[in-house]
Amino acid sequence: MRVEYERMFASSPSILHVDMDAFFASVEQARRPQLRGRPVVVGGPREGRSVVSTASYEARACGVRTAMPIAQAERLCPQAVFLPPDFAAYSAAHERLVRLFGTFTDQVEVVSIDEAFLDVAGSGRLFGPPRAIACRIQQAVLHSEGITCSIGIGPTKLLAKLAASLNKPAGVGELTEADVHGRLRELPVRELWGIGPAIGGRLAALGITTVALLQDAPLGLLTAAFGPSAHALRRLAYGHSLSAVQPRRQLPRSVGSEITFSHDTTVREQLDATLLGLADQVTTRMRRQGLSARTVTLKVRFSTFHTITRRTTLHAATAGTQRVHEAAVALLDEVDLRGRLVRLLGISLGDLHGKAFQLTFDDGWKETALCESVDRVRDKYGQRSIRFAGAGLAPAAHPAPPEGPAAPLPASGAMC
DNA sequence: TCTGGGGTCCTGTGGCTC
DNA sequence: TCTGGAGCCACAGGACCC
Repeated sequence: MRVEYERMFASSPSILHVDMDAFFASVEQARRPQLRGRPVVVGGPREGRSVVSTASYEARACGVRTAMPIAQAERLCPQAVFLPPDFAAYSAAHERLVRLFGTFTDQVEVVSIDEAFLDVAGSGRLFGPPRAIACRIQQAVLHSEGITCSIGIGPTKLLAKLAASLNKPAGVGELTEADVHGRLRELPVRELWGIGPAIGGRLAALGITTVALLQDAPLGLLTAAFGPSAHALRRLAYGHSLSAVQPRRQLPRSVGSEITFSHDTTVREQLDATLLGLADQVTTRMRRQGLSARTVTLKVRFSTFHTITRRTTLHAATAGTQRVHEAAVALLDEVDLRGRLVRLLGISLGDLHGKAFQLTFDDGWKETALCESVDRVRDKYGQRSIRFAGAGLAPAAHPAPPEGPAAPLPASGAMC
């Protein structure tokens, strides 16, 4: 078995994983020098149900962690500076960083707003070996953005990512093929990318808590517990990633928006108004990206935290607010809400297409065009200059961002 | 005690067609 | 005409990531 997995490695480590350190908090500290060296927590408002998006390393020293309720973070670190997220600033920094990475190699796979894989196999002549390239990237990031990053080097994406996480913050580290039978074995299985609380718990129930135990576990035992996924687990244990570095794809898979109510509700009018606000929000983003969608997914989370999704496929792709809202309302009609408090509502649009597809095949293009006119008015006079009657998000954990949906108005049913 | 928001990917199931 | 299997697709939901 071991030989089988060893064959999967490339000849030499040429994959870099660049991971920005506490990205949101670092951006805030970079643009506000007075915050440098101080604990910074980026998250929702201090009242309500918000959680921590990112904590600076100074705040982490107090025990503050990502996804922790803000109230709890405040108790742990009352001296911290609490800031609302500024996604526009983070996105702008992200775009600049991606351009910077592109000066080292054209093989850049953006994983998220603060991470990317780079395959530098073809960059050696210009920039030197991978470790030298990693150091140059670190310096360039620090020089251009004033923030630090950690970089892992490996023969696979998984090993590169692990190497980065083992060398945070601001480090450069490498995991080689030899480490698969050495250092990697000592790590908890939960360190592996793709093993979260659920699978980690199931592995622990089998007595498998380390990578070594996962490597050595009888395949029959894993297959009995995980079915066909056993092979994928085994590959993870040997540091193998399923894919090579894949440069950025043209279209996202889905675009969505969701909101948690500040108080759970059963009021149908409030739910419908929230759906309209969400539909407005998500279709506005679609139109700005020149996209249209064919599937609409409604997400409902109840007060028990039980979450369901309902999906429908539209006759034709659209970026029109009214169509998406109607589809979402129809999906909500199918949900048995009797005696159940709703905590969260979300709308996600999938099966995305570019504008050309929409204009050619979508018989709802007129509505989309009308909505684009609304977008132009908003661009010129501000987001709240024109609104969907009846649209609005009920009081929620996070207030709508400046470019978000309009405040509630008396419902009239009229839309663009 | 309290668990956001925006995503991606995978699996299982059921309906439909050939 | 009936039946079973294969393949495809839509859908629901789980799990994971940052």
